[in-house]
Amino acid sequence: MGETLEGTIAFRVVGALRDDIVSMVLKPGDVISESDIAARYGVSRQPVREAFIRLAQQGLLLIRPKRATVVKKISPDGVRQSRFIRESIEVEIIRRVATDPKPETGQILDDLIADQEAASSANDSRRFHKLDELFHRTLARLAGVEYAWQLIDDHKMQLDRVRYLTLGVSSSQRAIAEHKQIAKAVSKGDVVAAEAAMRAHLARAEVLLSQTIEDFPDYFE
Amino acid sequence: MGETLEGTIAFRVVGALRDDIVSMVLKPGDVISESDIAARYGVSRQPVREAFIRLAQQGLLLIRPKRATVVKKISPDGVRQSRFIRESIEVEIIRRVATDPKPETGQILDDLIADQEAASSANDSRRFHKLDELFHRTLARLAGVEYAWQLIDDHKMQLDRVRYLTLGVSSSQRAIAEHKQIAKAVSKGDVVAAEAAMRAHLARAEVLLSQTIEDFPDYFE
DNA sequence: TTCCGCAATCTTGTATGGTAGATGCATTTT
DNA sequence: AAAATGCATCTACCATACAAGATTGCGGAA
Repeated sequence: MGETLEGTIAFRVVGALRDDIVSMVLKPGDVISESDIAARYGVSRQPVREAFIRLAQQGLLLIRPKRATVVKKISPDGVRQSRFIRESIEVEIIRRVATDPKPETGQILDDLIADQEAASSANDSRRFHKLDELFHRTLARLAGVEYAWQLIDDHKMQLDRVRYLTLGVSSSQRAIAEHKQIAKAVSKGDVVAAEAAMRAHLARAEVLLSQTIEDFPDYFE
Repeated sequence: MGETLEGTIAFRVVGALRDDIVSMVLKPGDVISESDIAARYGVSRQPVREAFIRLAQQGLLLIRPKRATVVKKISPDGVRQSRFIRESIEVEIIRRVATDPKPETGQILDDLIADQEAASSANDSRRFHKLDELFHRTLARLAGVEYAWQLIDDHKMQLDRVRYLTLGVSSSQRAIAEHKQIAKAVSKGDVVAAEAAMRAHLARAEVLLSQTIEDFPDYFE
């Protein structure tokens, strides 16, 4: 439901900063100031300030009143709750989709999985990641709650920062197998199996957090 | 996770505008401008502008680039999806709380329900509403996901605008009875019953939307 | 050496002026 | 009369200037 204005300088700054933060170019704890960013992008402080406000509301920046603005450190508890929110919504989505599967649902999901296998074979991890996200977003669309996915996407930024620190470890083969399980259960209309498969799929990445905290203690609070 | 700065003018304006919007003092479709609000509150346009940005991101305002800013009309589909999000999260919360109920859980909930009965007897609908909200927030706290409730709270603003249009129709007696059912199932650790009770509780207000759209067509898109 | 205080220098918050775009109405043209 | 056009007047966006709190580091005193 959040609206922004494309084409404005502030909008461009928001996108650039968010990319830098999620991709760890700007690291948790880094101190930035409106003046710095304004100079870096060759704009005035005003649009930068508005970008800061938006990013702070998304939990990526922490504006400290008369001191400075810092890239927010990753909160382990926040990550845990973001996962909770994601699991809550995705489980409900998969229930709805599996409860009343439309005829074309199975084919749509199978096509996406086929694309993922192609990307995996080509070792195109960027494309694979995009398709993985599309798989989940498609489920939301099939459930008629595409906005709910947008909500998950906002929270996924937190999770993506952690994932970026552990890149390479995710097994695309395993993810594909799990997607197949989910699609199969959905096609059969087996709600219980679909829910279980989705929970297992989402739970797989869980174990990495504590190890990541040990490896990068400065990035966590 | 969204942070704001207390004590600033912009923060005050955000609160004042949000209250006016949720309580329908500012009606969906109303056109407001930075200058108007700035003059009304005796401040400059700058903090008003920042308030507009925050409220737009929360889905209450629609900023139209070089035209004007309007109080966003209520989107029936948005209301539906907000309900979906709320139900997803609250159901997952009640599952967790019921799965492993702490000894003090039952007493905490019973106390809250007792307060609600007192407020109901005193016909203090404002206090009743606050306690109703506290009941749900407490469940989130007991599940260890208080931030998730904050998320629901943001979306509840959309639902509250609808509720404001239909005020008086909600039966506090019935809400209390449903809260009792939920608390009882949680205390017994009956996950299935707790989930069913929560879904029934949340579904109760559903029927009102279509009637409200007919009564106030100008407020919906 | 250690501690205290002050001032220079950061930061964000606020105010104001100027700019470009969109709208609506009056005027002109066909 | 109807359609097109130009202009007055709105709007949000951006740039700049000023204000006030917070930090830092230096210098002097104990």
